[in-house]
Order: sequence, then structure tokens, then C-alpha cells
Amino acid sequence: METAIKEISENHPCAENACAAGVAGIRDALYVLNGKWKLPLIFALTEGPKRFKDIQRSLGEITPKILSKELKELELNEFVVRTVYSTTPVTVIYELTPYSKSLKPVLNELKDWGIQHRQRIVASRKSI
Amino acid sequence: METAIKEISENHPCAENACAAGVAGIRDALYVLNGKWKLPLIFALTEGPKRFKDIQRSLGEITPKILSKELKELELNEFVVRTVYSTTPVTVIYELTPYSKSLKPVLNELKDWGIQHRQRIVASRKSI
DNA sequence: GATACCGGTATCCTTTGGGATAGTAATATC
DNA sequence: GATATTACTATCCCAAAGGATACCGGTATC
Repeated sequence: METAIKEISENHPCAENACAAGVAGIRDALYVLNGKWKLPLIFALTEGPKRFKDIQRSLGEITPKILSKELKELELNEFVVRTVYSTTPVTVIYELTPYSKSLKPVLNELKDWGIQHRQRIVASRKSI
Repeated sequence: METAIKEISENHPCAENACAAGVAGIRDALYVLNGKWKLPLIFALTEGPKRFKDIQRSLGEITPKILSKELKELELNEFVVRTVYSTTPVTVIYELTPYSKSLKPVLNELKDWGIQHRQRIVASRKSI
């Protein structure tokens, strides 16, 4: 039994090399995409530019303070561009940069997983 | 100019329907995968079962308290199974459930994006 | 006898994330 | 004249996330 455990804990291919790079990659990604709102927000903009209030409605219950903060951070990291049109009243459009479109595969996988996960949860509730 | 803006903010295909489902999916996913450590942790286990200390080393600077908490949450959500072997000293193995392997596409996309993102940041630093 | 490893706990603390509520100027609408 | 809308900001507040440090029993190692 002891040898079996030793093999498990010593022979996995991830010991020092490839796994570390992968973990680092994921942590780098999360560093700019962390929190409750950034990924949903970017996703909401994938289908086109939107105004502040439109984004707020898309996301449901986000308060303006939080939305404002998130948008500023996304602007800093070059995921979003803010454009002001001097209409009356003023119109502000937020849209994704070309760079943030590189997130599309991530967002799609995450979205699909989330939808399937919710279905699984609902199904397991029913069966109880 | 006003009409152009109106078109932008009213004609995007995401107004009330498909976009909302996507946002909800992403939020459902983040609900169980939130925080700094869960995704890196799951990724670290994708290449095989590991012991507590091995995971700690894989993740770098995580403190035992945090790691313990994260593992418990992942166990509750059925991403991870904990097995104790009564060797001396005791051996504890953590491994992914079959379900959590459904996260593989998400993790791979996120990892690739993170690696590419770091390269982009490094490159832009150099060019300044 | 001192030190180190394992798998954690216990305690304390700081930071942040995020929410509630209210308010702003300028205009449009009823 | 009252109310609504847009795009926010200001203030206050709370809970959770996460980190630092120390410690535990048991064993092995030097």
C-alpha cells in the first residue's frame, strides 16, 4: 500500500515542469479577470457596444458604483474603450477592444460549462 | 450622429434574450469557481492525484489555511475527493472527480490565454 | 536531543469586494 | 411644476477573502 501511494505522489508528470507553467498561466489570467463581474461584463459586450445603463440592465443587479469601477479597470487593462458623444444628454458607449476578443474561446467554454452545471444542479435537486 | 448612437444601443442582438442566458451561464460558473485559487488548484490536479503538501508546492505561496478551506469547498461541490491512507504518518490524497474533468476545456483555454497575455504584457513593457 | 516532515488548526489581522442609499447636472416628458 | 432619464460620484458600511504566524501529534532523520 505504501508503495502505491509513493508512486501516486512521486510519478505524476506534473511534478516540477509543465504543470507549474500551466498554473502560472491560469493565475496570470485570473489576475486581470478576477472578481464577480469582469467576465460577465466582457461577455455582455461581446455582442456589440453598449451604454452604461444597458450594461447595467444586462448584468442584472450590479450597482452603478461597482459597474463604474469594473469598467475603469477593464479600460486600464485595454479590454474596453469608452467613447463619449456630446449629445444632450451625453451618451457614453463602451465597446470591446480587438484584444479582448481573444477572450472569446474562454468565455464560450465558461458559459457552456456554467449552463450545463446549472442543469446538473437542478437535476440533482429533483432526484432528492 | 444621434441616430447612429440609437442604432448602436438598440439594435444589438443581445438586448433581452440570448445574451442574458450567456451572462447567467458565466455567473453560474463563477459562483462555484470564484476566487484566486480554485481554478489553479483544479488545474494542478488535472495531471494526477496529489497530497496536501504537493498541492501547496504546486501553487506556490498558498498558506495551509487557505488551501484547506479551498479543498473543503471543492469537496462539497464534488470537484475533489479526499482519501486518507492510514500509513505512518498518515497520507492524504486529493484527486479530481470525473465531473470536474468537464472543466478541462475551460482550464485549457484559460491557461493558453493567460500565457499569451503574459507575453503581451512583457512585450509591451519592452517597447516602452 | 534537535530538527524536519506531514496534514492540517487556531488566532489574529488587513484588504478588497461589493452593496445600500443618496445625490448631481442637464434635458425631456407629462 | 413634477417627474424621469443618463451617467455617473460620494459616503457609509459589512462580510468575505486572503495572508502571517504559531502550533499540534506523530514519526523519521541527523
